[in-house]
Amino acid sequence: MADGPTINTIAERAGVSIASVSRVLNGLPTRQETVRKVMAAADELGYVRNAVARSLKSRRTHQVAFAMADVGNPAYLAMLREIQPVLKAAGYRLVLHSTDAVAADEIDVLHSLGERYVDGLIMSPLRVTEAHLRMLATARAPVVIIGSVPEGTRVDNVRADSRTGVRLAIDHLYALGRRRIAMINGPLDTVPGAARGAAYREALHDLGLPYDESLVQIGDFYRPEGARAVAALLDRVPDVDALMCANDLIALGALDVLRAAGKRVPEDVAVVGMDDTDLAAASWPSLTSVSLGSAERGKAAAELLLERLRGDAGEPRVVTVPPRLAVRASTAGPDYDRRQSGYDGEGSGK
Amino acid sequence: MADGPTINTIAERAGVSIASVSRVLNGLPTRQETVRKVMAAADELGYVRNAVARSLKSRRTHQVAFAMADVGNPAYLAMLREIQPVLKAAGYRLVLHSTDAVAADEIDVLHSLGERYVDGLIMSPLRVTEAHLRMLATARAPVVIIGSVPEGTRVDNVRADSRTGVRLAIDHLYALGRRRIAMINGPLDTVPGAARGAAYREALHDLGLPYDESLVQIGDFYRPEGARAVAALLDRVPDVDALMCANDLIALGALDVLRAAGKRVPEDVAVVGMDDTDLAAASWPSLTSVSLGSAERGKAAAELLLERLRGDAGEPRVVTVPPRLAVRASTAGPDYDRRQSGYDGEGSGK
DNA sequence: TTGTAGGCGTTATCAG
DNA sequence: CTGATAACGCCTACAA
Repeated sequence: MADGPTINTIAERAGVSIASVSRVLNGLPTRQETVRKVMAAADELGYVRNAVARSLKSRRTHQVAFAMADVGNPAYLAMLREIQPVLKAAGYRLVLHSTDAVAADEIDVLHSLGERYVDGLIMSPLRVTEAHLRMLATARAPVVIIGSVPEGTRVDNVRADSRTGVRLAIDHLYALGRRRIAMINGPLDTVPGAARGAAYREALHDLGLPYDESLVQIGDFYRPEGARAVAALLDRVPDVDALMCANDLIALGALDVLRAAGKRVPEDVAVVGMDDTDLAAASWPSLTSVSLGSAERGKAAAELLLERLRGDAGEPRVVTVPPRLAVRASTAGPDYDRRQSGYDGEGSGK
Repeated sequence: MADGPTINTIAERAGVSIASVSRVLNGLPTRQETVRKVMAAADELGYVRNAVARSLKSRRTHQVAFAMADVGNPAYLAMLREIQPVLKAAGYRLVLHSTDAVAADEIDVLHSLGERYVDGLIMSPLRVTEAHLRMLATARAPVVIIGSVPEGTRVDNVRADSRTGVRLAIDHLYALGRRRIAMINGPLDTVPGAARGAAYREALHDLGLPYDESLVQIGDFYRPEGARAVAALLDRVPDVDALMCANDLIALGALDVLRAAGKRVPEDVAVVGMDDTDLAAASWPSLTSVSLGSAERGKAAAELLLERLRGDAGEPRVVTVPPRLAVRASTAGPDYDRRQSGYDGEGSGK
């Protein structure tokens, strides 16, 4: 763990100036002989360029951060899988931050932007506080937010359309004849919680269904909390016939509880999740879920950020990704599953 | 996104020298009046310390990296949840790298150590190549490896005891009367794959069971690959009565396939996973799994790293965390589950 | 083509 | 207590 060699060490060893070393290392035109000597010396010494020093001078780190609210949520992983290659191809290293939806940690990440440790940031905050907005307004490097921000916030922004998403799901449940459709939501002070809650109410209204307080249960966006919320709901409203869950983790928790309670899915209770994560397709029964385009949003965010990093000034941009309903067994029944399983010889139809 | 103020800007504004500014900012003894002026100026200007410059001088970044082979595997998340707070409490910011078990990416992370962007690294490589070992030998900052490394590698190392772990599982299956116990493993050129494969063979031998090639199926450490492997095995050996899966994701894939094939778990086939992740307890039927102490390993790794960061020289240390078998329904049956379940109980209409 | 020198923003050592 | 000033390791005019 000895102190590493610097360009000075190499210069001495090779008998040239540090400027020549730097040139060779950066591939600038240099005499062959010099190149050879420098390379040889660098090799022998096991030289690794000190990126900190280089960044101080160049004002670029070639690093970009992605701050995830919940590393355990596959929706973020789907984003990550799109973001990573885009940035990598452009020569950036991606560093991840796990904020666990803690506002203070998110602010800290935003703060670290000012510290110049990364050239840009993609972040997906669950809550957007005044502090967030202040930091964003004064950010000294490009930021892209995945998720909605208040009107007028001057920041690039890739959003899902949960309103349409929820509507797709509710309409689907309605078409299946469900009339006692409950909503299992996350905290209402989060961006998605608020949006999805409002969308639920609106969708019911447009279908002429009454909005019934007792059909709404607030928990949190994790599986155990989702399970608890559903258990509470079942206690209160035993004859509920459909659950609109604010994300897939909640929906998985719902399936756990329904199974334990002896309810059949979807015969007794239909279940819809949101985000259409890998887990939705893999669950049993497979889970109908509203895709909010996690992958597309990740990709769009990475591309927006890259444009800024390339020096694009210009007005903040808002990209909205359309939702899509992935129908599976938890609403359409096991037959549906069988039809999808790869053997379907019926072929045409759609 | 204007260029940020530096201590020079502040010094001018406050009418003092940059040295004084630095002192105030670092809380060194300074006259009250000076402190006031500096703080005021810094505040007004929205000063944020340039961490790159600071690091160049101080040779510390206060950042630590954790390179995860598979962000989607909850076993790594369990480590992360332990690592994060330990490091944070010691004043380090944790940055995550997702290497997807690609050796080149892992080498790149190791390389970035030399670039001085982080003060230390925790990493959990699936494969340990010559290149890894070379980089480790010349690493210029502390590294802790989670997972086994070849004897004699001079690096701090927190390992699981998969050998004992596999034995616990096989003994358990044997005690339940299973005799045709298959092994669904990941690639044999990975550290865990090799260890678990060998341990399986050994455990069978010690029980006096024959080692049957056709009972071993190699796939990969992910759910879909696990499912495929199990499907292939079922084709070949329809009367298998137990599956020892090399991790929980494989085991979940196994449950998927067994269900689709109409096999009852555990009546027809018992299933054991490894890592005892959240998913094991949450699956249906709940999954018996060998805990390899992911959380404990994460914590130990973080603590070892901290000691090194505090300047501990001394010999490389090896910590081994003992395994533990978590018995659940996938081997012990639904009765077991009912006894354990938190969701059921009286009351909801069953 | 090569070398000298200045500067990136901080910290830290010395005199005042 | 404070202010010059010299590093930290690298890049890059500018000169030679």
